[in-house]
Amino acid sequence: MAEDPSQFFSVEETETLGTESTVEPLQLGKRVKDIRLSHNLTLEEASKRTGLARSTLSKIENEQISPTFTAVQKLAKGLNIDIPQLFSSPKESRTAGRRDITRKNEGKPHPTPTYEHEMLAAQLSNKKILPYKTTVRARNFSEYPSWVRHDGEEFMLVLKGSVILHTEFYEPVEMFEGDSTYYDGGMGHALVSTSEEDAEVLWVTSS
Amino acid sequence: MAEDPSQFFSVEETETLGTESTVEPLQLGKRVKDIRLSHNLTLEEASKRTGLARSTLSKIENEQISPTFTAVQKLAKGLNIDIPQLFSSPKESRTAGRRDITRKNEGKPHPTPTYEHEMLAAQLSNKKILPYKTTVRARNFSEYPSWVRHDGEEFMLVLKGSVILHTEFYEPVEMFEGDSTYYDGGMGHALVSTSEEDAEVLWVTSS
DNA sequence: AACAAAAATTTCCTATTGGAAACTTTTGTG
DNA sequence: CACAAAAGTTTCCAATAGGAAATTTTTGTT
Repeated sequence: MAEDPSQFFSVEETETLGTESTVEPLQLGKRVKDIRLSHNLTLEEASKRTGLARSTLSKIENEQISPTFTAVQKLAKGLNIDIPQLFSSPKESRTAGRRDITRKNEGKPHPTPTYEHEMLAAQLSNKKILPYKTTVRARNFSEYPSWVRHDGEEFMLVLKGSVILHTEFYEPVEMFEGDSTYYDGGMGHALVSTSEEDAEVLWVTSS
Repeated sequence: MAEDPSQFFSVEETETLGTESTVEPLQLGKRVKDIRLSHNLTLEEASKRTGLARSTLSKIENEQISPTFTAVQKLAKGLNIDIPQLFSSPKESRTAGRRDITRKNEGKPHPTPTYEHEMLAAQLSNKKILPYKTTVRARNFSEYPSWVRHDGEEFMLVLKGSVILHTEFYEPVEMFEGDSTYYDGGMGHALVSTSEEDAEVLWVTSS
């Protein structure tokens, strides 16, 4: 959309970085071992699946060597794990063990010319899912300067009224209460209200 | 929840795996180079930041060597990129450039004893966000055998009726139409309808 | 507890990575 | 377009990863 919630809120902090490379632990070996064991595989079996030697696997698990990227790829493929997941931080999500309830109309407001965004679960940071309840004021596609593309994926559900969904590469579609859509955030997109009153939608973007 | 959508649908295909590891391209070198250039760094500067030799960086960028994991860590730290992102697949999300619209009550149904799940955007696989419209039939927490913990995070919005949200570590809370919640999927959780009719919620889980 | 079988680790060797310096290419300035 | 400076690549060697087989440890059975 020309105005996407995630464009307006600086919701998630960015990681700070030192200029010198003290490489953190990130127990790759331990993780690999846990995964292998959780699949109930012996080194021998894991070796067959990954194409890496038993000895190599053992050394990786015991952190005796730093596997090459090629080895990591084989590992990931053979044990059916995806690499991002394999490395994704033990600086785990701040949501761990938490819950946040947002009562109706009590989200964190953020108005823009064409939308009235209300961020839900605003107490929690570093969320994997960013939920907004949004009121669509625009009545005309021309009110949008140009649409924006951004990373991630989006889901939208019409809560009240009706809208026209404009998306790059596709024909505009009218959507009514209860209809929903899912699309690549990388495609330009925008919403226009077609109902008497302003339309309301739930907008969810992946981080 | 005792019954989580993601527990019941085998929604996303699991990657098939050959027993032999023909490792896919994944242009790591190109990516690294793009990132370096986007920061307007010369190899010399990147070398200083990462602690890797100019020559090593060059070879990595030109895919002449497969860096060790240690090297990758230094790279990531020095250039301020996070490793998951660095690797996240150019076998990119099947959502790329796509859009899927689900009309009201036309999701892919999946009934269970206590919930009536309807998966939205079921055409798209490998989604980062998994949206369900769910009818809550349970009237009593005792209908749940035991609650389940799983990876990822969840968002829930009450669409119709009212429910009690049970979550481990927290007191149960009654939620009404328009209320929403966000929580760690790793906490046990379950929903009970408290309205005359079955309650309806939108459930969204991160993949 | 003693033994055999299975699993994991270590050794030893080859292949590949990583770094210093030489070399080549590109950029930009008169 | 010649030249110098900067950027990038290649070479050569030392350090480390990866694989086959030997060795050790663990597991399970009597």
